[in-house]
Amino acid sequence: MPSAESGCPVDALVSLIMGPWTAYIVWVLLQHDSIRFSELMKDVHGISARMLTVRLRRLEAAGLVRREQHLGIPPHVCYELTARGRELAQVMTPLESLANKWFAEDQAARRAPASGADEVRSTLPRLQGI
Amino acid sequence: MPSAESGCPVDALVSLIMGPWTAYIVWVLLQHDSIRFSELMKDVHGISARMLTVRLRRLEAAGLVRREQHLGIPPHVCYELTARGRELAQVMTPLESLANKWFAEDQAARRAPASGADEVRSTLPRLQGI
DNA sequence: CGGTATCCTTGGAGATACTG
DNA sequence: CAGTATCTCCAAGGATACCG
Repeated sequence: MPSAESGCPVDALVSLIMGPWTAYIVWVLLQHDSIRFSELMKDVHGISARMLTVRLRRLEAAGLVRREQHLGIPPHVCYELTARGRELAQVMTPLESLANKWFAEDQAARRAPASGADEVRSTLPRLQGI
Repeated sequence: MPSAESGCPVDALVSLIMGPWTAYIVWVLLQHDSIRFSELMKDVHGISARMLTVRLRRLEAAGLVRREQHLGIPPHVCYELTARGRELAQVMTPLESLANKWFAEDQAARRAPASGADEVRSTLPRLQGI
């Protein structure tokens, strides 16, 4: 029984919306009014075409992203955030601030390892990925 | 290459903090000043002992949870959120509000399926898990 | 260009049994 | 009581090749 079915609304939203790559994709979408698939591939560094498609389809199904097809040769497909997508971005901004704050705190703790707080010491390996 | 290593701070935080069950666990911890392992097992409905341990250890390593052992027979271990854990809760509250808002919107759209907005129509299957 | 289809692999979650 | 240890299994993601 994965957590999304367990009754916590936050968990449900997080599981559906915040899957792998998703936050990254939304973050890139935020910086463009509208962006083509191939541009997304470049900006979301390291993602595979398959994964990008899967996540975009899910975001579309969740009403966060709008897909616009301009057929022709060559085809031209672009993606943009819906109003709901931008709503999500609004709650992600505080999340980003918090991540950056904690990261800064951890960096400081790493430079002054002798200083008191055990609670901070135990958190050293945390946010290296950033 | 999972998204956490891809360079987006939000993704890194989300991946580390918001793994399966985690939001649920934090949510339960928020409602108790301090709570025992066995109580957590009951309140986080459906979780296995192993998974609960794994997630708690990770939360501990991230400095979000404090573990207090009162040895004896029987042993007594309790968990509580640290200051950092409560910080996280503060950014999760808007997230929860948003989840509830979207859920309500979707419910309304489901009751009035003929109404306009295509953007809303496409989102129907979304938050059933809640 | 913007994807699908297919195969393959892996690590993460469940179940079960055991322990200080 | 509060966990570990071990096994197993399978969905989720990567790699690759192909298609409208």
